Amino acid sequence: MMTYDERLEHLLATAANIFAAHGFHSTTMRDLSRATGMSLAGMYYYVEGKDELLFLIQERCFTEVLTGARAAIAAETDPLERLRRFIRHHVGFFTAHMAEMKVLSHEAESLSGERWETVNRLKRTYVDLLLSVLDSARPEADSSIDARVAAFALFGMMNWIYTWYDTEGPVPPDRLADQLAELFMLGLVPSTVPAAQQG
Amino acid sequence: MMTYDERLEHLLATAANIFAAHGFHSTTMRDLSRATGMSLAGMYYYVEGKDELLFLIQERCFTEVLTGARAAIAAETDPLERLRRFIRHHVGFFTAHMAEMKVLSHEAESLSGERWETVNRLKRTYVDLLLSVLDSARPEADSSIDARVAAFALFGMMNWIYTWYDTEGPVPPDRLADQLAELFMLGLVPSTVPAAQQG
DNA sequence: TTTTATCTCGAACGAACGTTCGAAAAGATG
DNA sequence: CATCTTTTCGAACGTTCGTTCGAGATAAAA
Repeated sequence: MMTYDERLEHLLATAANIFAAHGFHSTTMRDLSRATGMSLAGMYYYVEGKDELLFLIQERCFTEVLTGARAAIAAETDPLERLRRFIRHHVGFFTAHMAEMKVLSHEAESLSGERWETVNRLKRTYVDLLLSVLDSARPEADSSIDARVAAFALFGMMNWIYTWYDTEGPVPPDRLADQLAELFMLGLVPSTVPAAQQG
Repeated sequence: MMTYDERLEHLLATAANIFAAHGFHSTTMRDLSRATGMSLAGMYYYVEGKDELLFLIQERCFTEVLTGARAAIAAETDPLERLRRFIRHHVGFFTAHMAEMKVLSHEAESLSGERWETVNRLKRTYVDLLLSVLDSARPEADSSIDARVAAFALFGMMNWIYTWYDTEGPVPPDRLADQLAELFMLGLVPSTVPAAQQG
């Protein structure tokens, strides 16, 4: 009926949904057993334990979003357009994989040891990718805004999505992505006359 | 040596630090006992239980940041300056009360029932306050950016701080606040000549 | 001093947790 | 059919958790 890989996938997808809904530590293996239909002991045939479940979700999701981002900006050479595409891809992927991305964002400190380091290597790589995109897109090297501040401000804007955004709500994912890109690049108040400052 | 209130305060402050460092669910009452010097049972004289500990931290912190924000924008009438002051106050308070604000941001779903609702009433009030500030500050009502998107993008920028920012790092809190305000209001790329678009 | 209210804490309880084990079932192979 | 591998799972183990209880210490009041 189902292959081994498909059953593992089903377990991971279900776990991601429940981790996202109730949090990693509040979710019990018995919860997952109930939701997947597998027995409590049966899940241990597919996974070493609860920690590896979280690790696999995070590692797969991070790898996917990283390679996706690289592909999204690969063909583009214009710095500003590369930044816009990075943002659109991140927000698009986030809204399309809410549960996994919430688990990735919210449970960043729930692993430890080697598993944590593996996931964090991916995170560093992803952050470095944005930093390089940002560095080209910023007007001048002497910008008044630090690169790290800009990068994490953008990540904050985008990753905070899981706390409030509803995919089925009035703002569809595409519009959300466009608006966040515009907000980050041009600001809330697009200065029509930059020389005219108050006073 | 210490009054009842001072000992409760000490318990709450210690709990906030440990909740922030290890997460609410991973922290045990025995951890708090060790950190405060009180006995395990002794803490229950000051607090109903672990949940009330989290509740008190969140309620007090939210009340403080709410009244602080109101005071910060009260005297100002210029819409843009009100927005800038709201941002500066939020970031300033956040960096000055990292542990509590991390617990507020990260453990938003760790309470339930009446306690959760009480905290969420405060959150709604705070969000509404920003929405009203934002509504006046936006250039026109027909802005291309939804009010809710703008508000939560800003909250995301600011609240994400707890995942990366180091108060003792190269960027002092004041500069961080200024840069986030500038980023949100003017964007990464302050459009020097808005009419001159590529192509 | 005796009495009363305030505060502390060692010891334990019951529940829930992640995980393990060995046997049984199901499926593939000869 | 028999044999071997893959997959399932009921039952239990050992640990840890939040919380409680009742006695003891301390301080204030009479």
